[in-house]
Amino acid sequence: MKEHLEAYLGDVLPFWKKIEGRQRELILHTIRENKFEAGQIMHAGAEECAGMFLVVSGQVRAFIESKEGKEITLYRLQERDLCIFSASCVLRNINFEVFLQAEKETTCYLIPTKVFKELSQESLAVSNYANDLLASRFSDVMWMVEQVLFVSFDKRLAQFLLEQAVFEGSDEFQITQENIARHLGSAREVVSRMLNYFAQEGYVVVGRGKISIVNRKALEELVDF
Amino acid sequence: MKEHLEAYLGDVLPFWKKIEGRQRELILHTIRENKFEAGQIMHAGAEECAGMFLVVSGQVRAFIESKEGKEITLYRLQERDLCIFSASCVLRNINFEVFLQAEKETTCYLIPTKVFKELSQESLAVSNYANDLLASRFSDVMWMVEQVLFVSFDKRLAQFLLEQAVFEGSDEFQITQENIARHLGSAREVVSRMLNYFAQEGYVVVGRGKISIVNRKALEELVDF
DNA sequence: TGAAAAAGTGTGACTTTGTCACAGAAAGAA
DNA sequence: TTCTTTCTGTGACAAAGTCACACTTTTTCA
Repeated sequence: MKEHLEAYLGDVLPFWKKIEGRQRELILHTIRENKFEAGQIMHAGAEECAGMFLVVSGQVRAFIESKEGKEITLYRLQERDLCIFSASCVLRNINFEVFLQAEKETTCYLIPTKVFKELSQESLAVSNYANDLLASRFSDVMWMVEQVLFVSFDKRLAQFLLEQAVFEGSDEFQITQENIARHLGSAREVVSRMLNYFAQEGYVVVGRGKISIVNRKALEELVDF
Repeated sequence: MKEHLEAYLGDVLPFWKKIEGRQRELILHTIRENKFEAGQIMHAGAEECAGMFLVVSGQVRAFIESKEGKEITLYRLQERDLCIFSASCVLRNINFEVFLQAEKETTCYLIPTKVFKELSQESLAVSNYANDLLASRFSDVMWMVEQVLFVSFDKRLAQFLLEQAVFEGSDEFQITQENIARHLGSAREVVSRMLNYFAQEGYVVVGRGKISIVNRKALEELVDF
């Protein structure tokens, strides 16, 4: 069991071979498995950070929220992804609130904040990797910013539907219009109207809580143009 | 002269005392002074990175640009600030284009990309500091994102005018409505209309290429509410 | 110096997107 | 079944961005 875990971490954490034996032991002894149901909030911005989540299986979205409850998805995490923001107390200078929500049933390993903090202050390899992670999420967020600021809503919705089909592994999937709006930082009514337009044009078929893409090519062209 | 530079760097770079003598020498020998006029583009996203700018005096804005030429300011840098993105080639995983523009006449020191890259891979202190810098800019950008997504335009404009007054050191300052729009990611016409509304309410007096805040309190209340 | 060009601003009409209020349909619970 | 909750549709309106064009002030330079 422990050998199995060690092999997995060695595979997933690029710094594994570059840290000392006692540091590896520290991780192995303090890491904990966590399971979350679909929809469950894993980390809410304000609360003290749980630590560093490593997604073993499932899917997670990171999002921000306004006072009025409006949301927008920053990026999504999958197998083998690490979430640096659940450990944001490790980083000085971070003063914004990120929320994490399991989108499907999700299993994570959790490295305690304290352990990760120590490691990144002791090990150059870990610090460099934290840098890479941070830069990678920064890139994700900048992509989202560019979408929101510079791309019209029809393109963004088409893009989202295509992406969702990839995540779900099928061109027909379950999702409510309310949830689509939450991802895109828009309003349900706006999603409703645009989906009905897409349906009218024969791009999709909409049902209660589900969507089927029936003209993938048209959606792709809409995105590209 | 060199002693002067060394003292300055020791004061400004938190990792200075934690790196080796030969590393300090490397920086001292490769660092170059650069001057930019107001309005000059210091770094354009696409081009190869110049290196790491350290702002000695003046003011710099970091912004992104759409294909159509629409801009929005991500954050602004002042004396003693370091710009990690002009050295973005140091970071893997960064694939978005940041532009840097001198807002006033600006003097910088430039640490070559190669030197900074080497240091951050050799020195834990430098790597940790790069982390802090990245997290700090990430925070700045998230603040901007929250403003754009969750705050109405009148509040954002009021906020910008108050901030600008601080930067300029006076409640009367020179700026075109076109430039305000560029900062806020909006359109000149929208700025024009809102400024005229502010003027009508007695918050500001607008002239060609200049603005005077005459009711600071009203603007502050608008922002806070 | 005077005419042309460039830079900055104002405005109305229109489009897109978000908000609000409400209605109705589908699914689930008792 | 009946009641409740969840999900979606729609019209009226508000906020912000786009487009076209006009007008003024400043700068350029012949």
